[in-house]
Amino acid sequence: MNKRITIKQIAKALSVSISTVSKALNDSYEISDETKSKIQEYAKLHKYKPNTLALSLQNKKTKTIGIIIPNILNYYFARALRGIEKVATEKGYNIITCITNESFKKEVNTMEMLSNGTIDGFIACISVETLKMKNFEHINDILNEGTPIVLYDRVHKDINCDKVVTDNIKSAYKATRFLMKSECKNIAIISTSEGININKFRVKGYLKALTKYDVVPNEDLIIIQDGEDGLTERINKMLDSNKVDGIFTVDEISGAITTQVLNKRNIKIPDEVSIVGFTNGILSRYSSPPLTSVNRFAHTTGEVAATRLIDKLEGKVKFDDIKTEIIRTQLVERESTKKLFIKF
Amino acid sequence: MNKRITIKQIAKALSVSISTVSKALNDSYEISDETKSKIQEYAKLHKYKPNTLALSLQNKKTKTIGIIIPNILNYYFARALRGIEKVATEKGYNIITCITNESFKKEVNTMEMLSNGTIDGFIACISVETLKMKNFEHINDILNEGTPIVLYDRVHKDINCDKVVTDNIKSAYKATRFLMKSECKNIAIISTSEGININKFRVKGYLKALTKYDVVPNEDLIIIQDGEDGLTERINKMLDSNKVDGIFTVDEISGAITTQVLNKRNIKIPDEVSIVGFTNGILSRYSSPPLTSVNRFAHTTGEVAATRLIDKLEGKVKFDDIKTEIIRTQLVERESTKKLFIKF
DNA sequence: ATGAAAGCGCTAACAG
DNA sequence: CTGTTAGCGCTTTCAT
Repeated sequence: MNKRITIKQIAKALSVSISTVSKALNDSYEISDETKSKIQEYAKLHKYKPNTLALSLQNKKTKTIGIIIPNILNYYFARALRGIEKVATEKGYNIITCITNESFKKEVNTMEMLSNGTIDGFIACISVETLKMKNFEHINDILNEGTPIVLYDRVHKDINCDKVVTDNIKSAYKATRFLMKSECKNIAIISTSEGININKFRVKGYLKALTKYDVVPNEDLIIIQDGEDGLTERINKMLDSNKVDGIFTVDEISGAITTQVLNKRNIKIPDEVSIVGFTNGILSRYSSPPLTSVNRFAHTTGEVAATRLIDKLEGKVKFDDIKTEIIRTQLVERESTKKLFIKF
Repeated sequence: MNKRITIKQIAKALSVSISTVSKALNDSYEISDETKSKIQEYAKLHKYKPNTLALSLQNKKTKTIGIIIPNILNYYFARALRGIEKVATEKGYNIITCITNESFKKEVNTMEMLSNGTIDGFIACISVETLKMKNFEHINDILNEGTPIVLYDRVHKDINCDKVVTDNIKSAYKATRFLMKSECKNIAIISTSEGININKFRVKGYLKALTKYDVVPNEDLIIIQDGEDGLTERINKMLDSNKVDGIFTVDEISGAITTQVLNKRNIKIPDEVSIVGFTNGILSRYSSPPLTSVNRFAHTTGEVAATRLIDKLEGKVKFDDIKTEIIRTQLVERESTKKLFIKF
């Protein structure tokens, strides 16, 4: 077992001083070519690698950023992570990813843990529990210490920092309008995970579209619940006693479940009922039929967040310069809605 | 902005020595209750938190483990990560997750980077590229330095370390046999991502089952290709010119695409064609119809890997004590196969 | 009970 | 050109 070698050992082995070794390895002009190459060769031979910890302790910079993800099984977050990861790597930053599983306690613990020298800044998405409790002290504390944070997707006005979000109201509005334009008269909306304001915004957008086109919202067509348990039954029940020819689902899982229900009932999609989903992921792409869906550009969200954070870390943007960036969405037409010939 | 406070500053503020503060904060018996509480109160008031870096540098232990994931969009890996994360958290370890995007270079870079003091050990899944190149020097180097690694899912015999794997041959064998028992006579197999040995093993299991039951493999029913491009066409073509009543797909995406093709052709699943998938994830669960699938217990895989690594880090298991753990699979029956009345 | 000093691995200012 | 020294934040002997 060849334990990792240190600068000190190299110095001893070659009978030079520690600082000479340090300088030689950093290719300093102060060191003679001869000693330099002697040291560098020895280092290479023994696979010397500098200790990251010691470096970070010295520079007060770790070149790593902490990523807080509520739920990695969520395809949107996984894609956002990729975007973050891409930019971080490009700019020479490491990322340390933590999953909170939507738990407040876990979120507080990990963020406190990491903000003690381990990371230079955070890219975080607040957990549902935190959002419900409206307790953001841990975040504000970290901000106060001068550690920059960029919040993405789920945000709150009580936190004053950079944010990267989706325009939920507008996107939901456009999705609903699309259903109306494709001649749906009775449009239902389905939303799991109540309690997060982004879902409320999506319902708002739906209602706004209806109102705008003089359709009176029908309460029986609005299914909002926490979690997916029993969703199948509720959809079936709704379908049993209501005329429905369009369904807007506020998240991917709802979309998939809705599709399953319709298929099971042998209802033709989109001939009899159209579906528009939200957050275009694998489920939308690979369902039968593939779902028309509001694409959220998760990857871009991640990229923008990472770019912003790194700019701040590197002083390109001042700490107090706070900005909220809105990432546009785009409706991806697939086979769960009727083809529209008039674009609008 | 309240910059983070250090032990030194506390010492100065209270006119005591640095070591007194250190001891007081660690609740040492050497310090009088009076000074202790004085210091502790001051620390709390100023939200003192020890610098993790300095601690790690001192102890030569970071209490964090590096996780290498080839592709986070893969549901299996995401679930495994959860399992790892759970155990790590329970045992007081942090994880730092890195995504290689199936790239050899990225894998080498991140692993070298992290193994310089940042992490105590790795839980890694080798990238496809690395596997194809069969270059495992970076892994063996790290192992050589005394840093423990647990490999999961994708492994190779040239690497001598702890491993946690699926029994691919046996699982594929059982899946194929299941199709035969449900009266399928012409069973096709579909596999994307050629080149990884685990997929080869799955094909092997399929062939083994056929042979065992005296079915001569039909080359026209074996679709193996790299990536999913054009898969739809190949499946259609196969269906055009062959009688097929059962399909075993070696991964989730293939399963989803196959389902789409059959649905599109209005082929009744499972009445006309049965499907069994591999790696039971959201796609299998939420497709129409839901797919019978070989469930891989990704979460368990992660848990086992993490437990093993931590045991090693904490000296409960010797470094040279190498073990390969095989995680069983389980066929989950859903609606893409006919109900079997005789269990076997 | 408290403090001085060395050291973890490294860099950097300053001397020589 | 090379070496000495101090210091990053903390722990841990060893004195006092």
